[in-house]
Amino acid sequence: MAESMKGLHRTHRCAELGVSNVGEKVTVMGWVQKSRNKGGIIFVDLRDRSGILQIIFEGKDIDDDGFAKAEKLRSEFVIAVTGVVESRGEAANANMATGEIELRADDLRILSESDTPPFPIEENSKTKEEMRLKYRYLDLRRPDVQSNLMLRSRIAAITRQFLADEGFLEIETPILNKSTPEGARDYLVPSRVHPGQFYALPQSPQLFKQLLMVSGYDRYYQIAKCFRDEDLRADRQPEFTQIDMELSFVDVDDVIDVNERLIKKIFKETLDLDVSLPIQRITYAEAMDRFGSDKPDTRFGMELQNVTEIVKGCGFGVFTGAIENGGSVRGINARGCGSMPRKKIDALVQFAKDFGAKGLAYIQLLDDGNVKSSFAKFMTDDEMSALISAMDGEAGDLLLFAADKDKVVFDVLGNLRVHLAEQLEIIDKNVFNFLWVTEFPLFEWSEEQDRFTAMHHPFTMPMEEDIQYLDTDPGRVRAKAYDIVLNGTELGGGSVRIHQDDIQEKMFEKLGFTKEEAQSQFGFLLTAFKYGVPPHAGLAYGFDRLVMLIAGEDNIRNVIAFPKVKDASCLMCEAPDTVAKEQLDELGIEITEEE
RNA sequence: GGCCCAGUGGCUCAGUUGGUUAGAGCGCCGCCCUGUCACGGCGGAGGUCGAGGGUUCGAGUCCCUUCUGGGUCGCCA
Repeated sequence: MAESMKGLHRTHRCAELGVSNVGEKVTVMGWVQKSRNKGGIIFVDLRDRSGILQIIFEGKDIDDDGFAKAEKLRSEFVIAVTGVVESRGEAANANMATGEIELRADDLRILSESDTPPFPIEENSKTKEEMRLKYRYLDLRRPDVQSNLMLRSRIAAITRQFLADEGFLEIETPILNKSTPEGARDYLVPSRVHPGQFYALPQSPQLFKQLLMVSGYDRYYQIAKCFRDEDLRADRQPEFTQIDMELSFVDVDDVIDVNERLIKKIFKETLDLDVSLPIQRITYAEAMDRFGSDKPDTRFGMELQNVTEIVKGCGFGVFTGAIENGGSVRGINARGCGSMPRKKIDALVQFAKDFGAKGLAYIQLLDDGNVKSSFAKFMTDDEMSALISAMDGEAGDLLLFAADKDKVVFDVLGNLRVHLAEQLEIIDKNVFNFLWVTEFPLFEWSEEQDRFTAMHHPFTMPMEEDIQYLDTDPGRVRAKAYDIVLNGTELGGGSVRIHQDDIQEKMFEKLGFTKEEAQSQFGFLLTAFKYGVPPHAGLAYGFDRLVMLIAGEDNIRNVIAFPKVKDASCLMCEAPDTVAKEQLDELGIEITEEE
């Protein structure tokens, strides 16, 4: 039986009350966290988004009808309570934010009853995620999820405030767009008016924000929903949110400057963390060389060493073979792991193979000075000691080597380095290391497609000094592209865009687009660029990842109100789903039964 | 698409080399209790062990298939 709240007005949220309110008559409303019935006295913990307040029901304060209702209260009933705030005195509870006070009820209304919830609504839930996501509206009542979403809201508010103060305009861009073949798979939406034709949901507002620059808006931002039809990960959802921005009349340093100040503000106001500026910058080439990754975690060392020169004349065919094929031999030194058991080393070898290595060579420098190695028999003693000394190997260390094409070596050792650091627990979780990675390659060779593809996107500006190589050696052209990295996670990325039509045409040519293809896919942009384009550049953050890192969560589902699961479905609403035949007919879509 | 992990009352888990009637904590229901806050006391209900098949005298346990969720590789300009 649900009662009306006619005539009632909530005066406070539960945890907004404190000792300064003692003696005041107040009305609070919320969910019953817990009821403790002692017989003639009933304690109820009342919860809303602010926290928990203890209500006390006693026969002398409330009429019989009210007391009888209080006896009926169960978890998650929604109630309104009016009463006087009193000090708990001796009975204070130091473990509660509102533990000094309680509300002595003189009126109770049950606004809504509740079935017993399928899992407890409490902090630090051990309930399996499958259950939590099926009843996400209940999971969202839990204080830790609520604080994540409140944090998310705060970060968005800080961002809006900062960017508005910096002269950015918030402008929305369309969700129903034209499909572009480059990049991730698009989510498609069929058109009723144009049977057989489809809109695509945006993977990012890229083209529109560039057009806004053409239109003279100068500084744009948007907290934008984006969609990519690719497989999920702990930090990847099919729909996600970007803080997206674009600026006119700027170069790399201008974009970096405003974003460093944005980051500083966000981390100061959320974690009270002082990010010292300027944030360190390293080039892509250096990041790969030292860390084997374009998003290095710099909270620990274990940097890669290039030992190609040391081993190039040695007798170990795996090393010399890789070098002869244009590859390299590099290693990392896992300090203090020299006596790692064989089983664990084998697991590391397997880990390396998962990233494309054919194997992983190792040298164990035992504590007693002896050396165990998978390849010592192919090497002379001098070669071994030269190698160990190049790796700065000392007794007790484990040296791990990969030999292959550079791409594989970096991939294997870069991932192995992080894997080992996690395994050895040498990462300080309280440290926030920011890093700009700059000068990304413009192109990336795709074995699959047997052509160059854009590493960032086709509108990325080459570095002026490398433009000369566009025709002769596209692989060496660096781009005015940059990523902001935090603790080994790519927080965001961007670039200076091409604003000269001749360079843009050259870019499409190198990417294997014919003039006609470029025109049919990006014609509106190319035409727009004929009418006066300001030099412009931009950046986009993965907003969910940013919130995740600030919240200290290890997956983005915990900072998204209604996330999808691994197969991109929603456990709560059961999307996607089949639709009525009439709907399909209207769209001119025919579903044929699968074999 | 590949690999790895998990699935046992409402929730979280235990369950030995395959062996009697599958257990615990919390929750839930009933009664009692005027200072509890992990309230307490007494009593009670609740399970086709994710599903299907197989091996066996006998399967929660072993094998095969499959479903669900998670992690990851591929993929993600």
